[in-house]
Amino acid sequence: MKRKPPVSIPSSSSNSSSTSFTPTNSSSFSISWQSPPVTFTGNTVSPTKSQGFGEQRSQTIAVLSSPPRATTALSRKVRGEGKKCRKVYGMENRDMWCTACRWKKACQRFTD
DNA sequence: GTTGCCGGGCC
DNA sequence: GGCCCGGCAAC
Repeated sequence: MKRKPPVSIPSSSSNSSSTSFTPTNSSSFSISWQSPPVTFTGNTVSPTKSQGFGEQRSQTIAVLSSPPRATTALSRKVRGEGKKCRKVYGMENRDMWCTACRWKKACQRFTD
């Protein structure tokens, strides 16, 4: 964890004017924190998901000559829309990705 | 080349 | 259980 070997933390090293984190980029460095949609939507104890798991699944299992496969694109996430940690943060900030993205798994923060 | 993910590997 | 890459498919 904390994979950051080839990265020299600037930490205000050689800087003539201190007290001024001025990156090579001009303009005001505006940092925008994109709040993920995982915000607790009014759910403290989360009464959702009441028990009831037991039945269900009865048919639909039978033998289907052809499995449910969409005719076009599906099964495989068709990247068209969906900013994920990788796109949003970038490889340089892998430490900010969600665990799933870090491990190259299905993104958990931006579950599209 | 890049991105997103499954499958598989290592500890 | 956490941690990561190889390789695939979609761009």
